Amino acid sequence: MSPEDHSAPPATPGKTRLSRELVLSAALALVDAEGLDALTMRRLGQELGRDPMSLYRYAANRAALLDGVSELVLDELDIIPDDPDWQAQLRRIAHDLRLLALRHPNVVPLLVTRPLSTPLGLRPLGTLRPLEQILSLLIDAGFAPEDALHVYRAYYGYLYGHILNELQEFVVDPDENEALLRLGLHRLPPKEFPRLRALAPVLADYDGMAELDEGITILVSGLAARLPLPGASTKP
Amino acid sequence: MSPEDHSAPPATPGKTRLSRELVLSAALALVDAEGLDALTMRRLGQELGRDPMSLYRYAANRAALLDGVSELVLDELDIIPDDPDWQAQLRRIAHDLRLLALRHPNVVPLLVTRPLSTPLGLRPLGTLRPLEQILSLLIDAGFAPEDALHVYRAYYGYLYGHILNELQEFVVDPDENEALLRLGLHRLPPKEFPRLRALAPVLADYDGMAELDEGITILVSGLAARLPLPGASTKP
DNA sequence: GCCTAGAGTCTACGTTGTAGAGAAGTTGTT
DNA sequence: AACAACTTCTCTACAACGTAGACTCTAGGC
Repeated sequence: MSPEDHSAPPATPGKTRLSRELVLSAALALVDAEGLDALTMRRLGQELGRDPMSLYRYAANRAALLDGVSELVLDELDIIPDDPDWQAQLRRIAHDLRLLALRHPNVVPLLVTRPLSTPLGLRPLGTLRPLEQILSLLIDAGFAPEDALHVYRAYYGYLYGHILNELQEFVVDPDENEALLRLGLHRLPPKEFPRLRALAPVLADYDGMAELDEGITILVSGLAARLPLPGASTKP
Repeated sequence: MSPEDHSAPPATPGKTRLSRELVLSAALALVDAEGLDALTMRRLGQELGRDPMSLYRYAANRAALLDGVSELVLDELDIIPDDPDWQAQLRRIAHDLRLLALRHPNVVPLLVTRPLSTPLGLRPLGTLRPLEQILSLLIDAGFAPEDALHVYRAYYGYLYGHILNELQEFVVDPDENEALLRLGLHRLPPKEFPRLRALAPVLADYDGMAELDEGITILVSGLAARLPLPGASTKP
C-alpha cells in the first residue's frame, strides 16, 4: 500500500532506461500473449511503465515497430552453414522455422504480410538474413547462384505455405481442437460440403511435423533430380 | 441528363438501393485501387455516396466486410471438376489462382491472414468452396479421402507460398522493378549480403509463371509417385 | 389516406496514431 | 561546483477511426 502503487506484472518495475531491445521484446511478449491487435502504442507504453510517446525514440512509427518484432522473431532462427549436406540442412531449418511459428503464432501474419508492402531491398536486415544464409549454404554446397535462388524459392515457398496451412487448422486450444472442428464443420451445409464434412475426424488429428517432413522430402529430392548434380564444381 | 443519373465511375451518385454485392464490390474496387488501409467504413460510405452507418446493414462490422471481400475475390476462381486428369487440373487451378493474386495483390494478405483468426468451420463459405472442390476432384480421380487431404495440403501449401514469394518480389511498378531492386539492394552492407547482392540481376527478371509451373511439376509428380496409384479403386 | 417495416442518417463516445512543445535527466567541459 | 549540450521522456492536442443508439425517411399493403 505504498503511495505510488506501481505494481508492474510483466513490466520493468523501476526506472531502467529504455532501449530498442527492451521495447521490442516487450512488444513481442504482448503480441504473443494477446495478439496483434493488443499491440498499440498506448498499451505498450503502459506495459513498460512509460508514456506512449517515449516509444517513438526506438521505432519511427507503429509499422516500424511491427517490423522490429518480425526481426526479433526471425533472430531466433539460427542457420549454421557448416554442414555441407544441403538436404539435411534444409530439412532441419524447416523444422526449426515451423517450431518458431508455433511458438509465436500471432507473429506469423506479420512475417508473411509485411514483406508484401516493402520492396526487398528496404526490408529490415534481420528479415533478409535467412535468405542470404540459405543462398550461401546452397552455393557452398555446389549450386550455381541462379539455381540456388530457384531452390530457395521453391523451398521457402513450400515452407511458408505449410506453416500457414498448419496454423489455420491449429486454432486456439489443441485439446478442444477436435470438438471445435466438428462443431464448426457441423455448420456447413451437407449438400455443398460432403467431402469436407466426411474428413472431419482426419482433420482433427493433423500431424504437422510429419506432413512437413514428407513435403520437404518430395520437394528436395525433386529439386536435386532436376538440377546439375551438387558436389560437382560449377566452374567451367 | 435524366433525373436519375446512374453512371457509376466508382460510386453510385443517384439513389439506387444498396445491396451486399454493391457494397462488397465497391470495397474490392477500393482495396484494389488504394490498398487495404484505404478501406475504412467512412471512406467506403463516401465512395457509395451513403452514410458510413448504412454499411452495417450489409456487413456486421469491418472484419466481416474484409471476409466478404475475400469471398468475392475467391469467387472469381472457378473449379470445374470435369477433367479426370487431376494433375492437369491442379496445374490449371494453380495458374488461375496465381493470376487472380496478381490481379488483386492487395487482397492477398487478407486471403492468407484472415483464416488464421477464424476456425475452419466458421469461415465464410465462399472461402471453403475451393477446398471442397479440390477434395472432390481428387477423390473422383481415385484418391482415398485421406490421401486427397494430404495432396491438397501439399499443393495448396506450395501454391500459397509461391504466390507470397512472387508478390514480394513484384513490388509496385514492374517497369521500375529492376532499378528499384538495385537501388534497394545497394543499401545492404556488402560484407553481410554478398550472395544477395550478386544475384540482383537475376532477381530483377523473375518469371513467376515458369517457376510456379516447375514447382507444380515437381510436387505433383512427387505426390503421384508416393501414393497408391490413382485410377485404381481404393476399396479392399 | 394511414400503418408498418426496413433502409438510411445523425449524433456522440471511446480509442487510435502521432505532431509539437516542453520538462527532466544525463553527460562532458571547465 | 557550475554551466552547457544533448538525449530521453512526458504533456497536451488533434484528426481519423469503428460503432452504439435513437432518429428520419421511404416504400408497400391495406
